[in-house]
Amino acid sequence: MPDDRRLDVLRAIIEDYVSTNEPVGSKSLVERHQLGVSSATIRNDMAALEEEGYLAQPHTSAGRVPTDKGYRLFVDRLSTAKPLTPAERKAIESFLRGAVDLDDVVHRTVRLLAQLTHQVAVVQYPSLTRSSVRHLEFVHISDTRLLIVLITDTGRVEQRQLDLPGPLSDEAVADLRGRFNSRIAGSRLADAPQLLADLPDTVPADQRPNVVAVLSTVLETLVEHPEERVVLAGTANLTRTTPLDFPRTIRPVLEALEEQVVLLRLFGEVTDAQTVRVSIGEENVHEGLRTASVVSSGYGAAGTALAGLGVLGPTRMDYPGTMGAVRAVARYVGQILAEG
Amino acid sequence: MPDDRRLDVLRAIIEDYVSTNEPVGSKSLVERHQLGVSSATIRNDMAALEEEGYLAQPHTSAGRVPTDKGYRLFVDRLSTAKPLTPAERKAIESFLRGAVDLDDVVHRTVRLLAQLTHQVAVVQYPSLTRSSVRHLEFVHISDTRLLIVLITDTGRVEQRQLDLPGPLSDEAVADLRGRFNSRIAGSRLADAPQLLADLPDTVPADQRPNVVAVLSTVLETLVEHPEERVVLAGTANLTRTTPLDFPRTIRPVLEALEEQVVLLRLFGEVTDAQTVRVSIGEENVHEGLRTASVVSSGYGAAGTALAGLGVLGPTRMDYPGTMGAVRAVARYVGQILAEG
DNA sequence: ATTGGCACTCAGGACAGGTGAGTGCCAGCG
DNA sequence: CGCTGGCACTCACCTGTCCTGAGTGCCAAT
Repeated sequence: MPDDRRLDVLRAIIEDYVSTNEPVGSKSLVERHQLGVSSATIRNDMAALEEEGYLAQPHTSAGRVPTDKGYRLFVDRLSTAKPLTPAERKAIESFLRGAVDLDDVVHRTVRLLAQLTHQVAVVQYPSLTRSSVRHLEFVHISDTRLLIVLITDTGRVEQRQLDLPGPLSDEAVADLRGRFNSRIAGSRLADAPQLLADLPDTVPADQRPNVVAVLSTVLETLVEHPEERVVLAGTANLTRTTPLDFPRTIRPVLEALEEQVVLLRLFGEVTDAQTVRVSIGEENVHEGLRTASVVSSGYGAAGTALAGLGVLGPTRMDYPGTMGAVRAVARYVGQILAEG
Repeated sequence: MPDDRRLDVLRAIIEDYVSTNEPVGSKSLVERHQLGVSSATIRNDMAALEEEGYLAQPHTSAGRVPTDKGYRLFVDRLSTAKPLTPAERKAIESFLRGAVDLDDVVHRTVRLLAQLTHQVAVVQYPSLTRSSVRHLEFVHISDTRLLIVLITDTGRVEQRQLDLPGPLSDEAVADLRGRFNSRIAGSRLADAPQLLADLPDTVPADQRPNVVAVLSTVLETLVEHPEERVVLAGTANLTRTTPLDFPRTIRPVLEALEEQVVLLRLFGEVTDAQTVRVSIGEENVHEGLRTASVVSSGYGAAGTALAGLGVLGPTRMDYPGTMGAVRAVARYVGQILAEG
């Protein structure tokens, strides 16, 4: 039984629909592809595919349109990420290599992704919890006010101000700086609590309240409630979509994109930096994104992911191309960060 | 001659148009406002106002719509910024006071503005050039690699990595930290070049290449080419506009909003933190914003502006309300920054 | 200067008919 | 048994026509 042909038909329909943005009918399909059978046969196949839920008809006398389930099958079994051309790779690399600091890397990456894919791009800053401490700095602002600056190995900088219970001399600050850094510099932020647990015991009793205060601020704001950050680019690409892509308006999508929490959840379970994940239409948890697809990947210096990046667009999307671009960008960013 | 009435008519038309989003005709105008004259009289006035360029007709048999010139007159002479209610003020203040650091202040501010005005909000980070140095920190990364961290009085943190011409000992780094900070801590970043000019002369000759390298990096990246940053919120509000507001699509507006340069130029000549400026339609330099209006203000700790903030929306906008909100938010942010 | 009256304009909604791309089904063929 | 050509059917969409109503400009009268 030519079950294979049915899959060919599905693939052909998706390809046509993605490029023309119009429901595709049996006749135009046989014209544009060498399927070797007549349109009537295709019609039977299409009816079967619709029966199984891979296709749908906007209205009776129109062509077919892929369903979320159809796209899912396509992504899983009928296509693979399309590698970029050497020229594109070269352009990506040299563009990213021009960055001067982490902010710059992240912003360049997000713009690059938006431009390559013509979709909305999202990049998460390297997660604090998964980063290591490069240096912890304490700066005196006044007798009882201290500025804490944390610098991670990825170049991320976080700072907090803190009111001390008592005055602290410059020497004590320097001493503290040494104690903290010798214990946690080079370690992962997540391990900080254990490494620092007994630190208050090692200082003179009169300094203990200050040290406890500093320690708890550090742990609380940087380890327990680390601020995750994301940046966006290419929102304007959403306006190139048609009413067919987003039923009524792009409103709910734009609204979803404004909520950090929603964006972060896109990368929620990112753990490795190798695989590209695709979430299609109804598969998205967030209600406003039920008509959109997300192609995402982790990225990081080594194989483990530091954070996520990806793009978002209508379900009618060039999946192979998008996946290829996301994969490539994730790799290069990881590389750049590893060197930086 | 009742020239006054003509202005009343203009004001009434703008108010009606802003709230209904429909061209307003002479009849509905006399129904909704106590103008004390008949619709025929109003028609004459409207014809005159159109003659002078304050009104326009979408098509012959339709009501009138304000032109950019009409809005300009309205903003300059027919209205004033509408103060917020005490309840609103209270809400603003307590919301902003909850911020933990500068990033948080800026992000809360932009979200607040978007929510208050129902428009797209833009907030610029306190400009580096107008800030003072709180502390300059040098961190050893390797023998010949140094991390420079600048912390300003507004809480902004900038960092750069630098390859040194020769090795530098820990003591030398500490020495350098002292020399730099004793000269420029507390001074404005813009004054740094003069204050640091003779610094290389004060160190031993063998250290001079390193010091020169550090100095030039500091000056070049932080003073000569300071990275200005802006954040956005409320883009989704643009989708609440009608085709009447943005002729074809909101595309050019979204595109303009993605370019940092364009956004920064919105605040280009911001110098004082008192006045609220309004730029209407064609008055905007950027082409994509010719159908939009911008309401902006400087904000800063003292009377002088550190940076700009504002909102952007269709020319059909509640100017008094928006101006009131922008003014109030600018004041509160300034206040918070002055304390922090 | 203001007003009531009047003729005029024209976008937008309602309705009708025609067109064509698309479908499902079926009988016949290899 | 799968494929195909043929055929009747459906229905979105386009086009043209007509109608309505909100709105206008102009003018003579107050």
